[in-house]
Amino acid sequence: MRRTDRLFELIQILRDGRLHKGADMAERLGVSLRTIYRDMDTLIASGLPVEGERGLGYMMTAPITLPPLNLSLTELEALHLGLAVVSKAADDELKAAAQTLSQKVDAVLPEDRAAPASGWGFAVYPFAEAARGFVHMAPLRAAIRSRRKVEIAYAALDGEETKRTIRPLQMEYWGRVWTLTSWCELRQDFRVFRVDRIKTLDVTFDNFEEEPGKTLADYLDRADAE
Amino acid sequence: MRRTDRLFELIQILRDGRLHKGADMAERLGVSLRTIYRDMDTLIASGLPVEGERGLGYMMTAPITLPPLNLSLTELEALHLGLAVVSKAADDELKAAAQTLSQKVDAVLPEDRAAPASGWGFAVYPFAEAARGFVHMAPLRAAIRSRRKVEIAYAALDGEETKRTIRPLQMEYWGRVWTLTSWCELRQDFRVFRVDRIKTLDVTFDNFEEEPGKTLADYLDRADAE
DNA sequence: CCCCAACTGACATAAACCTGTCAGTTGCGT
DNA sequence: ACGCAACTGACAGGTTTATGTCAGTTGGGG
Repeated sequence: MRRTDRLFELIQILRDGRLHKGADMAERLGVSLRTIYRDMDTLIASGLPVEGERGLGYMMTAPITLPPLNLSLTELEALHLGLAVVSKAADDELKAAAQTLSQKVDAVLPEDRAAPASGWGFAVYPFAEAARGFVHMAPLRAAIRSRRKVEIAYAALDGEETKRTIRPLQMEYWGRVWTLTSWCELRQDFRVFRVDRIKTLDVTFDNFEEEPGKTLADYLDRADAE
Repeated sequence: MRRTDRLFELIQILRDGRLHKGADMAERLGVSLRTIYRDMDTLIASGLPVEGERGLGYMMTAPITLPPLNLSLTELEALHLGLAVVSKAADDELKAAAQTLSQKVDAVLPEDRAAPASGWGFAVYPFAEAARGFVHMAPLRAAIRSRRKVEIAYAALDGEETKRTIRPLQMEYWGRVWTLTSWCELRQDFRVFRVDRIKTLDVTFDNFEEEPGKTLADYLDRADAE
C-alpha cells in the first residue's frame, strides 16, 4: 500500500471519534508501529485534529473536516454575510460558532483576499423580537436533531397560556421573528409557534419516529396544496 | 528544488488568475516542460481549479482556496443557517453563490454528517420589502469593494425624489430591510438610505479615497458617541 | 512501583518516485 | 494549411523517501 493511501485509511479509521491504539492500526494496515508513529506525525503536522496520549491511544478531536474548497469571490462574500447574520440573529451557541468559523476562514485566506480593514461591507442588526426567542433555540435545535418531544408553555396572541407536548420539526427565520413548525400532540395537528412567545420549554426523553401524516414533508405538502 | 516546493510555487504563480505558458513556468522553475506537465496533472488531480488549453496555456479559474478546515457540529449548523439566510435574503448573485457554496459543502461532508433527508432544521423567509432592494445590491457590493462613487435617485418617505452622488460605505441587514450607509456629497454628511427606496443607481468611474471625517469608522465613532 | 502506550533517534536496506529525453497526438485560432 | 502550446507514453538513470529494527524516554493512572 502506498503511503498516501495509508494516510487516507488512517483518517477514515480515526473519523469515528473513538480511541485507537497505534499497535492496532499498525496491524490493520500491515506496517510497523514505528511507521504508524511517522504517519501520525505527518497527519498532525498537516492539521488533522488528532491527539495522542501515552498509555491511552489516539483520538480525533474535531469530527468534521472540510477538505480544500475553491471559492469564487461572491461565494466568499456570501459566506461572510451568512456568518455575520448568524453572529447576530441566533442563540449564543450559534453566535459563538459563527464567530469562530468566521475567524477560522479569515485566518487562512491569502492576504489579498482577507477582510479589508473596513470590513466586508456588511453589518447585521437583529430585531429585538427575534432576539427574545434565542433562549430556546439551542435546546430546540438539539431536540430537532435528536427527534425528542418537547413540553412547552405557550402564550398565544390573546394572552392565554397553554401547556402542550410537541414534536419540533423545523425552525423558520423571517428576519423579524423565529418560528417553530411542530406536530402538536394536544391539538393533533401541525402548529407554528413564535419562538419568542414560548414561556417555558423542556426537552423530554421521549423520542419520536417519522409517522405518516405528521412529518415536516407532510406539513410542507399541505402548505403547497393551500 | 523539491517537488512539493515547486508545486507550491506553481500555485503562487497561477494565483494571479492570468494565462501562463508551461514553457515559461518550466524556465522560471528550472525544470523541463515535461515535468511541468506532470506537476499540473498532480495539481489538477488534487482539485486546484486550473484549466489548460492547447495553443494558449494555463489559467486558474477560481482564485480562492480554503485549506482543510476542522469544524464542530455547531459551526457546521451556523454555516448552513448562514448560507440559508443568504440564499433567501440577498440579491440573485449572492443567492446563487450561497446555494453553490452550500452544495459544495454538502458534497464533501462524510455521509454521517451530510444533511438529513428532512434538512438542517432551518428555513428562511425574506421580507418582501428587503427583496425590493435586491436589484441594487450587486452593483452596490462592487462599488463598496472598489470604492467608486455612485449616483442615485432616491425616494424619501414623503415621496420627494432627489438625485445625488454618494460614497457607499456599508450595507446593513435588519431582517426587514437592507440599508446603505454612505457619505452623501449633496449634503456633505453621512446618510443612511433604504436600499429598496433607491429608484435608480449608477456606479461611476469616480474613485474615492479614505478622507478623514468621511469614513465608515468616522460614522461608527459618531454613532457610538450618540 | 508497575503497567500502558505514546514518543524518539539512529541505522541499514529496500522501495518508490522524479526527471529529462524523445517522438508523437490533439484542438483551436488565424 | 500552419502555428501554437497543451497533452501523452515510453525509457533509462538518478534521487529521495519509506520501512523495519532496536533501544531508549516519557507521562498518566492504578
